This record gives sequence, C-alpha cells and structure tokens, in this order.
Amino acid sequence: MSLRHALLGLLARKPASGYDLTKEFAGDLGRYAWQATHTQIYPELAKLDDEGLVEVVGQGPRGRRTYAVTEAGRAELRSWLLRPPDRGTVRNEPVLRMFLLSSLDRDDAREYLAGAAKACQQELEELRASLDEGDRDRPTDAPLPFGRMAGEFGVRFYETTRDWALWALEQVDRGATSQPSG
Amino acid sequence: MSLRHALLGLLARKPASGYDLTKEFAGDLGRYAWQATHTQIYPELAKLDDEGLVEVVGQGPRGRRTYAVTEAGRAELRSWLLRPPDRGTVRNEPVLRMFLLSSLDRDDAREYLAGAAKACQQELEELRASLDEGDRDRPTDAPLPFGRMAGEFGVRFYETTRDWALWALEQVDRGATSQPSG
DNA sequence: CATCGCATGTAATAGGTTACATGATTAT
DNA sequence: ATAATCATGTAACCTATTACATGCGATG
Repeated sequence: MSLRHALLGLLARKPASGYDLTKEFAGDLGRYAWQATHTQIYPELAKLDDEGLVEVVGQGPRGRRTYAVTEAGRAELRSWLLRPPDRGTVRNEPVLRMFLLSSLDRDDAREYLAGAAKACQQELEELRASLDEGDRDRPTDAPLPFGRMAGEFGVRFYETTRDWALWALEQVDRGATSQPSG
Repeated sequence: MSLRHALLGLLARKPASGYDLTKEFAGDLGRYAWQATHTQIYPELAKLDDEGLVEVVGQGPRGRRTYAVTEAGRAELRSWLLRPPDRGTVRNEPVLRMFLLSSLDRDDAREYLAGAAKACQQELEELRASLDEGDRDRPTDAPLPFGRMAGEFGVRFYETTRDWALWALEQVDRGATSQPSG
C-alpha cells in the first residue's frame, strides 16, 4: 500500500492537515507519481493515527487538525524506502493506449500518434516554462524543493513519451510500405 | 475502466483464451503499461461477452474457450482510443519512492539513488539485449509486433529514470555542501 | 448577508489483490 | 504414477472513485 507511505513522506517533510496533503496530491505529485483525493486521505490519516505512525500536533479553525509523523512512522517510511527494489505497481493509461494502437487501423493509429506527440510537446513546454520561473526565484545552490523534483521527472517523462510516439509513428508508416495490400 | 479496453485491444489483434491473455499481462504489457491477473481477466471476459463486445469462437481441451472481439467491441475500442486525451490514471510506485526520498536523511537518500540508478542500468541492459535478439530474427522491414513496442518504451523509460536518479543524486549532494550543519 | 474557500467527513460502488479451489492433459 | 502445465473459477478483503453532505471563517 503506497498511499500511507506517500502520506508519511509528506508529513516527514513538515506537519500538515488532510486538507494541505490533498492539495499536494493535486499537483505534480499526483500528476506523475501517485493520485489520491481527500476521500482516501482522511480515512487513511485516521488509520495511521490509530496505529501510532502519525499524531495530531495542532488544531486550527474549522476543525483543522495538523498531523506530524511519529518516530514509529519515520521508521516505517525509511524501511519501506530502503526495502529491496521490488518492482511495484505500474498502471499508466496513456502508455496502455499507445500499446493498443497497434491493433487498430493504420490511418487511425497514425493520426493518434501524431496528435499524442504534439500534445506531449505542448505540455512539456508549459511545464518547462513554469519550472524555469520557479528556478529564477530560488538561489542557485539551495536544495531543491519536493515539487521541483516532481516537475523535473515530468519534463523528462514527456520528452521520452513524445519521442517514443514519433518513433512508433515511423514504425506504423514502415508497416504501410511493406504491406501495401492491408 | 482500462482493463476491458486492454482485453479488447489484445483480442483485436487475434482471438485468445483467458489463459493466453493472462500470459500477455505477465510480460512487457503488464510491466510497463497495465497489470492484471487471471482473477480479474476471467470475470471481465464474461462481462464483455454478456455485453456483446466479445464472443466465444472456439472451444478446446480442459474447458478452454477462445474469445474474439465483435464488431461492437471493435467500435468501442476505437472510440476509446480516439477519445480526447483525458489524462488518465497514473500510479507509479518507483517514481513515488523517488519523490519521497527528499524527505529522508541525506546519506540514506544518496545510497538509495545510487542503487536505483545502477539497478535501472542493469535492467536496461538485459532488456536491450533481449530486444536486439528478437530484432535479429525478424526481417528489417516487417511491422513491429505488439511486444516490441512495449519493450521499446521500457528501454526508454529505464534510461529516463536512471538519468533522473543521477540528477537527483547531484541535487542531494549539492544540498549537503550548501547546508553543512543539517 | 452572500459567496468563496477552508476543512472535514460518509456511503455506495467499482476496481484490484490474495487466498482458496478444482480438474484435465501432457510430459517424464 | 507423478509432476508440471493448462485452464478455469469463487470469495474475502483491500483500495480507489463518485456522489452526497455539513459547517466554519474570511472577504466583499
């Protein structure tokens, strides 16, 4: 179960409420690594509290509860992170779509791949611009914040996916010339 | 729901039994795009059959049933693939781990990142060798099979992840010099 | 005093995993 | 005979999504 470790990891950086954590998942974290919404997060925080892995360290207006990770929680997080690299769950819908394309009509596949490559390129440019902006406001030798690491992976992942789509497009076209009858 | 479309896509290439499909998910498809086991696949095939998206086209020993996609199923698959690029579910545990590293002790993070980069490199080399071998047995201008596309994405994904890990390692080290007290 | 954002939750349903279970055929 | 592989399934449990629901506090 990765959600609880994601929560422990976020709280290990600094105490936060379920609401704060929900916002983090709505950003780059949720976009490139792991999705979650408040309906999962609140019950999971309650469970972690029961198990003594997190604790309430402050209360605020509107019933706000600020959680922090406990020593036990920190130990659990560390042991999870340093466990041997069991290859975890991978479910990537965009990639699945690309796989399945090969089972379709050539013209449809070509159109889709070209569109996908273009869309990647566009998202890439937007993301890169937004990261560059953030970098400008930060001293060059400061340690990178959490979100910046996420964004960097996003950039590289888009580039990779785009290039793969272009490559796949070539393969489809090559199939078209070698099998002119189908 | 992506599983049903994965099944339709596989069957659109050629008719197969639940058992055959299970084996496909155990390979590169399940490794880079979408995981599934027989306990999900058999019930889903039954549902697709009820809905008229697939049909039984043959029986074999031990109760083996070979399914094929129907015209309705093919239409559903096509419409799913060509639907506007709603950014789908992303849950990638290895990437999540890397994100959370920044919340840990510097020495642990450094060790993990170096290990992860090395492991990526190793998997990459194995995969690349296996793909090269397959390529040798195939005519140069033949259309690439399904699994080959998957493998290619795997190679590129490993390269990207490895390079990102090395970059992240540099960031961690940079943090160490700029904040010698922590 | 209306509206927006903060902040929390529950319930129903859908999707996915693990454990359990059975039996036929083929290879040794 | 025995074991391995083929081939199917069910049940219990866990994880995730969608829809519904409530109320406080700040801003205009």
